[in-house]
Amino acid sequence: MPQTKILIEIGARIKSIRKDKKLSQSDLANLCDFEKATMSRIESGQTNVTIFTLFKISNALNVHISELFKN
Amino acid sequence: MPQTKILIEIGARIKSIRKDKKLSQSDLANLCDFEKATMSRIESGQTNVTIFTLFKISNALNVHISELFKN
DNA sequence: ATAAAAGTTGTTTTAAATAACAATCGCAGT
DNA sequence: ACTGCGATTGTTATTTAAAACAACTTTTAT
Repeated sequence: MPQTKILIEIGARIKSIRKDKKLSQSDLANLCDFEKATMSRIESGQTNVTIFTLFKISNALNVHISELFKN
Repeated sequence: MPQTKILIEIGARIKSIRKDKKLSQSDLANLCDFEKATMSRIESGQTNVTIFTLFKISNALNVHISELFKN
């Protein structure tokens, strides 16, 4: 999986919202019920996440999933 | 993969936009460079699509990817 | 009614997402 | 220096998305 623009952007967006809510990657990963390692890879655009995973993240962050696609 | 609400909603949204643009599933699948069978499964919420796939679809439909998450 | 187009479903293969756990790096702050 | 926390990276196993092709059903139009 090559790092591509959109994945990097979404990762950055997640990170930004997470920081706003004063959560660590571990915190967010726990809320989503997966490993902090997975969250790290997502935020750095290393994985081509599925909708399901994004949905879990947006729920944990209390934002609508479409928020993850804005810059 | 269980059919879940969000996947069904996204599928319906894709279908709706596709229809507006007078495209068949085959047309859209060709634009996205994958099988019409895949498009059928996506529109019916049978697969937990990745961002990449959604991105290809939104490009083919000439809409921003966040459009696919609105109802 | 029949032919063509559109959509659905089945199967197999391959690539990659996700899970789980560990080890390491970077940088506070003490 | 050391300790702890946040983040990153590596590995292995399992699951599943995606690709490719075929067969079938449904719809549409003639």
